[in-house]
Amino acid sequence: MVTIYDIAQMANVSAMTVSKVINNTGRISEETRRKVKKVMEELNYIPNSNARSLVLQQTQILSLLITDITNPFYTSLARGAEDGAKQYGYRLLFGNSDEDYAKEKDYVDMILSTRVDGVLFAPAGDLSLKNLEKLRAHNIPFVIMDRAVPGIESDMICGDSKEGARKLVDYLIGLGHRRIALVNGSLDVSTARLRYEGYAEALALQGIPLDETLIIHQNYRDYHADDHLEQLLEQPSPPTAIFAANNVLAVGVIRDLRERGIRVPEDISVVCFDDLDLSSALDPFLTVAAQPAYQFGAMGIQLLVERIRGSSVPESRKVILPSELVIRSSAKPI
Amino acid sequence: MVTIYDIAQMANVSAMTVSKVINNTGRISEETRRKVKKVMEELNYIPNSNARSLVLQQTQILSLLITDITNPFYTSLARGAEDGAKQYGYRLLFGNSDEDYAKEKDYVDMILSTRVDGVLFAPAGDLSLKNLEKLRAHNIPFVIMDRAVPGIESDMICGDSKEGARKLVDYLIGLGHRRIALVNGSLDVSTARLRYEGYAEALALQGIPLDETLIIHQNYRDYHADDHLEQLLEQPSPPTAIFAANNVLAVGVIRDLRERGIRVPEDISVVCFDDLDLSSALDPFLTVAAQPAYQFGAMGIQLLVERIRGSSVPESRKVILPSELVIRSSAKPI
DNA sequence: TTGTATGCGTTATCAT
DNA sequence: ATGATAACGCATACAA
Repeated sequence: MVTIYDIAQMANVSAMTVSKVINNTGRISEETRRKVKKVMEELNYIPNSNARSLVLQQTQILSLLITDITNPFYTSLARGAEDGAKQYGYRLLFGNSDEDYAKEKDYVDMILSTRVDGVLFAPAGDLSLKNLEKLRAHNIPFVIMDRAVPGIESDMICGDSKEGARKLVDYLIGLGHRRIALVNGSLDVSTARLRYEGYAEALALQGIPLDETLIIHQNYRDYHADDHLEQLLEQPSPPTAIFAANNVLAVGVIRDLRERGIRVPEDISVVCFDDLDLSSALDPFLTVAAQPAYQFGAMGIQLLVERIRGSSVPESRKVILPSELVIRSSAKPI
Repeated sequence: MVTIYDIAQMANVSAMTVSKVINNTGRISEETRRKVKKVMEELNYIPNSNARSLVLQQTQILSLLITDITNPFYTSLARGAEDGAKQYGYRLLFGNSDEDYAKEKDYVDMILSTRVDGVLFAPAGDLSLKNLEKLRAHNIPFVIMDRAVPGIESDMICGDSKEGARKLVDYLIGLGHRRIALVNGSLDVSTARLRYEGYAEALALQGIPLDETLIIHQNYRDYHADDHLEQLLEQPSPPTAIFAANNVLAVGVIRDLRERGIRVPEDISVVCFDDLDLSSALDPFLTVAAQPAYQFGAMGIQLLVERIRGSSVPESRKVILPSELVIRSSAKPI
């Protein structure tokens, strides 16, 4: 590896002079600057950012931690984050927790030892508290995305889960549905709780009683119908519509319904949170509350960088990104 | 930040002793080992990997560079890479070139300055040659994924584009189609050339003449029908089937067809390379040559790590991963 | 305008 | 079994 000393030697200057032309700092004569640059070219010199990080006490690395790389929502978010990081001149260290607290912890340790300048954190759920506290204890700035974590105050950028859920359920009610099932994520995830609340409120507003037998809680990323769906469908008065708390669950539900010969939306309506991108482009079928996933990532980076650079940034800022009801054809009047 | 010196002081030992217990190297008495570990716990010590990288001359970081984070093929590949990296104890630096050589170059520079131990490289196309040569010149190991780059010898893991294309077109011919269009990627991408060849061979084998007016070349990730599709459909003898060279193109084609009121597969059949994951789960519609995307990433990491660690690895190894014809309903007999 | 000394946090080498 | 010293590649403070 060629170092500044190598090029210093070849250019007949000191290493410091080289460092200065690299960083455009201090006063250097045009002549030596050119001379040094020429040698750098010839030797294919590339600065060692590890050494740089060590002395500068900053890495120019940001970490992105998401919970499901398979979910188009997070994929789009990652794209926004990636674009943002590039724009601000940061490198992106990538992690995927698979909605798993243990994996998340491993990544936090990795993040810490890497001394990243900040992290864009999509928590697996409420138990992410410990992991976030660890980051906080080590003074590394972060912005939380998508899901709030009780007990942690920080910059945050979330969707409006409650409102989105309400819109979705309102829409179903408007279609004449009264027996509306909820296939939800785990209740230790804030969005699942909020979507549940939105669901409940929408029902209450129309005087429709909440029926717990119509509610299933699952993990957001592993949909297994198992007996759950069975139990849902085989009750005396089965649902005429299903609200799936995210896209992955919706796909699982619809697949399982079809396997049982139940048609969507003819036999049962289905709506969900988050869009499907390519899938929706192929076949505009699923009616959804679409969130601006790309914005989550892009704005997340922006907040994070402002926090890192910014002495001016006051207390923690919360951004709520609205979701949009996109009506397609997976739900129909009863 | 707490360093080994801090904990050395608190534990009344030298920094070296601390280093040794951290790395389990050298001989340390059980007693001091316990004492040191205890202090590390108390002080929440986290090793600084930058300092470590500097002296060890290796970072334990791998870089993953893909061309389209929006494409499920690369998303799944990334997932495989991420799992693999974790398994082997590497961190993953993530990059997305957007099929853009300039962005790719930027990432290569970033990769170089990061001194990553190796890179998993999905080239944008033939002009990636320069970027790969740069990596090579700096002695950083890489394995090329998905697309070959003429002029570069290296470990590589590709799909069987020619064979997959042949299967797809054969299938269409078997359905009675004779006028089969090809919506292809750019010809400076090896897979596009190979898919073209497979297409041509399948036709030739059945004595069907190749008609250049049935062939469109596009960028793999930006499908714009524009006049292309127009021109395809408005000729005297329009195609009865379309072979799209990848999933993104297929989605674009189908969307545009539908906008014109042309039904798939009733009016025209469509097949393509690469599956759509979630979309296919929702609606098993598109007939495809599916590639084991996850394997690309997982095996890629494996080859890469073997190359990095392995003195035993001989010349460059090529892995060809087969694709599977998945027949669904986007193509039907003429 | 340019160079010298020092330190960033860690590990390897070699003593003790 | 443990410790002192140097080195990794770079940048800051200060001198010249």
